[in-house]
Amino acid sequence: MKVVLPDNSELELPDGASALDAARAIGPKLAEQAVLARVDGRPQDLRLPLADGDHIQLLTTRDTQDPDALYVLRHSSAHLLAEAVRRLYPGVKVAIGPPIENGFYYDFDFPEPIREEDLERIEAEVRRELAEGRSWTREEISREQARDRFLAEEEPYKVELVDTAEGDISLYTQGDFTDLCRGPHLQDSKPIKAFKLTGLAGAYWRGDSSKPQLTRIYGTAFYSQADLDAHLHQLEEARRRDHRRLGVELDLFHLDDISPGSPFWHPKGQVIWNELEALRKRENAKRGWLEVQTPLIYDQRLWELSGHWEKYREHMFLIPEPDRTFSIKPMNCPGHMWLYNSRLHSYRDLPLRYAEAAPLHRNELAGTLHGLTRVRKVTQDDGHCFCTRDQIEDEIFACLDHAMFLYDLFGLGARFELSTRPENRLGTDEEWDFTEGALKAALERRGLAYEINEGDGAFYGPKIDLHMEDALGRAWQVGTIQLDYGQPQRLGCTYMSAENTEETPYLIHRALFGSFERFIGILTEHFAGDFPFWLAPVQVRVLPVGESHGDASLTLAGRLQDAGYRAEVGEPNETIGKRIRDAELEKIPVTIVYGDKESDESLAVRLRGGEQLTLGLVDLLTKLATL
RNA sequence: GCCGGAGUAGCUCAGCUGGUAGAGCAAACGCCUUGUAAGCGUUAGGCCGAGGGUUCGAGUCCCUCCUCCGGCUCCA
Repeated sequence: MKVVLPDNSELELPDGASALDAARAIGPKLAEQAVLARVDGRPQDLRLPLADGDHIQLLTTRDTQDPDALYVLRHSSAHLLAEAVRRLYPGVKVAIGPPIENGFYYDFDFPEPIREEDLERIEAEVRRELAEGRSWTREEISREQARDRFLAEEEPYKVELVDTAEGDISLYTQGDFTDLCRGPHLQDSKPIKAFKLTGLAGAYWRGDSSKPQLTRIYGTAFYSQADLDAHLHQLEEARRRDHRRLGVELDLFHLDDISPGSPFWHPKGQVIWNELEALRKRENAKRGWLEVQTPLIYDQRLWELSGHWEKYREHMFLIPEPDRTFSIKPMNCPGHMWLYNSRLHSYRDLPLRYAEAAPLHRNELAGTLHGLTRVRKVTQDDGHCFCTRDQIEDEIFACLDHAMFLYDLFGLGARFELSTRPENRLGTDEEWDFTEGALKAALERRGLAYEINEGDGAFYGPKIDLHMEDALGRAWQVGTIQLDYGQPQRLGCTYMSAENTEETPYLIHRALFGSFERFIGILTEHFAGDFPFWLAPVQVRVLPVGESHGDASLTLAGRLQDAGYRAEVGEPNETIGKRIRDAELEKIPVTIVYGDKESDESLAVRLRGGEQLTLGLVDLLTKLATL
């Protein structure tokens, strides 16, 4: 048989030859360094037989940054971890251990809980394995054999995996550890040049909170120590950008025991909030969204009608009164529909777009709160568009366009996910075909790539989620665009059609920042606190060299304020060096030192980062306008 | 909510096997009047997360709760 190499040359091999055989045919060095094959673009274990005509590529220990090469390295590292843990902790049950984005984990069921300190011991054991060297062998056996084998080893999780596995069962063995595993794996442990355990956490078996909780050990591995160092450095950088840290350092906000999950916004943080709010209003006005204001608390009856009472009550803050129970709103939609229903509507009114950035309260589980990115007081840049079936695609398109305008403004990259019909749903298949089709068409018309989350839509309609990643590489949902026919029906929203029939409008729920809280958190990390000039809480600080320069400095700051900038004068009670340093640490974009040498004709301007300019006042104003 | 870890001054942290609570930065005050990333001195600052227990004595040991951190689940 023949296989095709990356340079399109053909290699003649005996039938049933593996990628490793192919490597040997090319050269012994390659065979030694090979870690993984890519066959027709898909990663495949070196030991598996190739088929005639396969396009193969051999990844080696030199492909240190290739995601597939790292995956196989880390997958094998996870098996080494499991081997070490089984040796050190007799009676432990092993669950699963896959590679992940920046490393790997392995889930165990320990007879006794272990602690962070134990990681050192485990890591040492893995190092011992690495020093000894391990090689992996692969075997394929029947399901029954696999079942018997793991039953004999008293590995109930493996037995369960065998029972639910599809296709043939493959096993990988290294040292005295055999794992049920699809692979692929390394030939041996030599390529693992850096190994580190990074953390310990609880995780439910199969991600299901009703199943037993296992202990997950996280780790990472690289093809070189330098790569591990670079990775650790990146983690350090992420910590430096952490919005929870920067929020306190830059005096933007703080969180307090007295109201968990609800930030206190300090004056400087509120400046950023206000700028985003102004942006929100400006763009909404341009795009035909009408600002409204609806109540914060509603009678239980409304939530019963909307379905929240049934589906969402555990997340709602209730206010029991003697004669009736109120709830603080966790979402704006019911209020907006109630507003819509306050009068009769004609098809001529549609699309009708209501916008409101009201504070919402959601009683999130205590363990899920996280800085600004997961809070209990949520302020969405919310909008609800009532429209006809024919208007859906254009309206979704407009929302996507609006979202991209905002994200581009900040240089943020977004990822789009289309969630389609779930198992439990309202509406006919024809209906879902149509609405999913409309969302797809809008995404494609706007030229946006998207992934599809099959079955992840809400029970009342499909949705498009917009994700961004924070400095630690965690993906956060920011915006969401959801199509809804069920709630308008439940609340009895109607309009009169051109044919004089009563129809139910479709409702598009839409938030583009997502929430101000989370969005500001992400922006803080994205910019590492160096907010763009228009968002900077203090834009210009004038530093008088001595007390005699105070009046001139005040005059200058006043002129800048008149021109619309947030300018202030610093106290002259420290050395200039110290005050420059403070301004840098506060990340103020423009600092002006004002002393004997300065005048309206000649100002000593320092930009954030250290660049210095000498500008007259007129040129300074021109310059500020470009920042 | 679940698993693991942690809560000491505004911030970052020290405080061993129980014996009257400490540093740096920040702050206030004073001196210096400063020229592009830290001038000098003085002072003040703590119910050691909350409640209970063990003990002659608890920041330190035990229990419960709260909050925070890393995850799981959930989610904007």
